[in-house]
Amino acid sequence: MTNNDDHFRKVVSHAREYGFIFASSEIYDGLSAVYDYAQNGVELKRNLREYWWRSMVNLHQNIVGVDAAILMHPTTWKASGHVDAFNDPLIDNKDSKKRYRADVLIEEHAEKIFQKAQKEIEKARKRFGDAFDEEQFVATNPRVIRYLEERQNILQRMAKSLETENLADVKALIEELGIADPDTGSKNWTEVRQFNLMFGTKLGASAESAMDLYLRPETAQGIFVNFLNIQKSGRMRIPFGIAQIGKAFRNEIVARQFIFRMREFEQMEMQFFVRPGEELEWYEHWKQERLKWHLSLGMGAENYRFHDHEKLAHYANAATDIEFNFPFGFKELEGIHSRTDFDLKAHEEYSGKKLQFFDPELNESYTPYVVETSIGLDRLFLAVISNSLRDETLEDGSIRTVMKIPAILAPVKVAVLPLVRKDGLPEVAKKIVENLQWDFNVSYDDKDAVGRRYRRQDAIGTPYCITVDHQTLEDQTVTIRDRDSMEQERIKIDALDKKLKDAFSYQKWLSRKE
RNA sequence: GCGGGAGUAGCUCAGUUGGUAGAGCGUCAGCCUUCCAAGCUGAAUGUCGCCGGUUCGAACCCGGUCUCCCGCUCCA
Repeated sequence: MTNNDDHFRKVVSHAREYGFIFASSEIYDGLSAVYDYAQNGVELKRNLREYWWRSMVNLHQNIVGVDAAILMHPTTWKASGHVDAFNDPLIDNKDSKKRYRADVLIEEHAEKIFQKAQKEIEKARKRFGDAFDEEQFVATNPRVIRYLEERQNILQRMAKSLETENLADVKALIEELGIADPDTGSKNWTEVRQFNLMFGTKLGASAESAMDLYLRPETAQGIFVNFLNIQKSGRMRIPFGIAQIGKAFRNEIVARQFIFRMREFEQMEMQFFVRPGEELEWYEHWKQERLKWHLSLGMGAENYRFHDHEKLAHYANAATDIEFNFPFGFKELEGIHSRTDFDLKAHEEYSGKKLQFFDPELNESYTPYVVETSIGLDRLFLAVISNSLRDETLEDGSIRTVMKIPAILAPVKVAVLPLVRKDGLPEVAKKIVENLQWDFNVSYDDKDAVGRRYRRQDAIGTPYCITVDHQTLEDQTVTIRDRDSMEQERIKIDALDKKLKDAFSYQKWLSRKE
C-alpha cells in the first residue's frame, strides 16, 4: 500500500512538474478539487476525447453527437430526480467524529420500532397457532397499535420537517428519540445541515426576477431532453445512440484523490435508445464493446474488471462499472447502465410532451429504453498517466523516468533534435519540423546533450525522437528513436511521414484487440 | 464539517539558544560537442502561506486565519 501511495504521489507531482495538471487558481492557494490542464495535459485530454469520439460516433452509423448546454431548465432536475436525490441532511457526532445522514438515522430508528411490532405479531402467531388472524391482531392489540403509530408519527414528522427545510426540528427529533451514534452510542450531535450536491446559480440580473438554476450534475439529461429533436431531424431509427462530451458539476462534500473526484469534471457518454424488452441484450453488447475499447489502448487487461451492481439505482434494471486498477486500488472508470424508460417517461410527465418513437416495423409507438455508457474523462486521464509513469532501471544502473503513454494519446508525437547546434544540423531539423507539423504535434529542441533531450521527451511520453546528425547531410537519413525500447533506426527523411502516419493511425489502434 | 499532519526558490529539503535566508537538482544565457539526464562559465528566482502580537530585532516564540494532504461521513 505504501508503494502505491508513493507511486500516486509521484504521479501527482510529475503531472505538475511537467505541465500536465495544476491546481486551479494556484496563485491564490488553489481551489479545492478543481484543476487546470496545462500544455501537455490539454493535449492528452484532447486526444482522449478524439479517441472516444471516433470510436463512438464516426464508427457507428447509428450514433450521432450533441453538445448540450450546461445550464438547463430547472424542471429538468426535478424530473431526473436530482433535486431530491442530491439533497442530503447530514449530522455529525461530536464524540465519534462520524457523519451520518440524519434522515437515515431516523429511518433506522423507526425501523427498529417496526421490528418491535413484528416481534409482538410473531409471538401472538406462535401462541394462537392456526387460529391466528393477523389483520385483526394488528388492528386491536394495543402494543402493536402503539408501535405502528409511533413509527408513523416519526416518519411523518421527519418528512414534513425535511420538506419545509426545518432542520432544527430534524435535530430535535433525533434528540427526542434519543438516537445514539450506532458505532459508539454517543448522543452528542451537531446541528443538522443540508448539503446540496448541485451547484446553484441564477438566471436574470435582478434578485427578485431571477430564476434559480443548477449547473448540470450529469450530462445525460441534455441528451434525453433532445431525444425527439435529434431523432426527428436526424431521421434516426431505433436502435440509435446520442453521444456527448461535456462538463458536469458536483458540489462534493469531500472531493479528494487528485483528479479522481473533482467538483468540475468532464463526462463522455452515450445514451443508446432501444426497443423495450431488448435493453438487456444491448446492455451486454455495450459492456463488451466498451471493454474492448479500453483494451485497445494496451494498458493491460489485468488492470480492468467489471463490477456488477447488486443494489440498483431507482432508474436502472442492470448496471455495471468498468473498474481500473488505479494506484489507490480498483475504482470506477466507466459506468454502463440499463436505465429503462425512467428518464424519458419522467420528462414526458413533467413537460407534458410525448417522447416516443413510432416503430414502423412493429407499427406502434413506445417510449424507448435506454442503455447508457458513461466514462469520466478525467478519470481516464488519471488512469493513463498513472499507468504510464515508470521509473526504469537501465543496464548501467541509472534510472530513467518515462511515461509510456499509448502513442496515439501522447501529447507530443515526435521531437526533432539536431545532434549538435552547428554545422547546419539545426537548419535541417527545423525543415523536418516544418514538414511534419501539419499532421503531428512536433517539438524541436537543441539545448543540452542529446541524451538529456531524450530523457526530457521520455518524461512527457513522446513516442519518437528524430535525430539529425552529420550523416544526414550526406545521405538524407535520420535516426528515429523509440521511446519504449530506446532503440534507434536509421531511415530516409522522405520515409518519416509514412512511418509516423502508420504509428499514429486511428484505424490501427481502434481495431486492436489488446 | 470534525480529527490529525504540513506550508521556506519550479522540485527535494537545510536553516544552530530569535540577529531580516541557503544547498542540490531544475531553469535561462554563453562556451564545448560527445547518441541516452553526471563537462565549463555565468545568471535569474523567495515580502519563509496570510494577518496580528511579544521583542531593539521574528522563517524561528504566541494568537488568529487560509490552503493543501490523510482519515471519517457522502458518492447515479
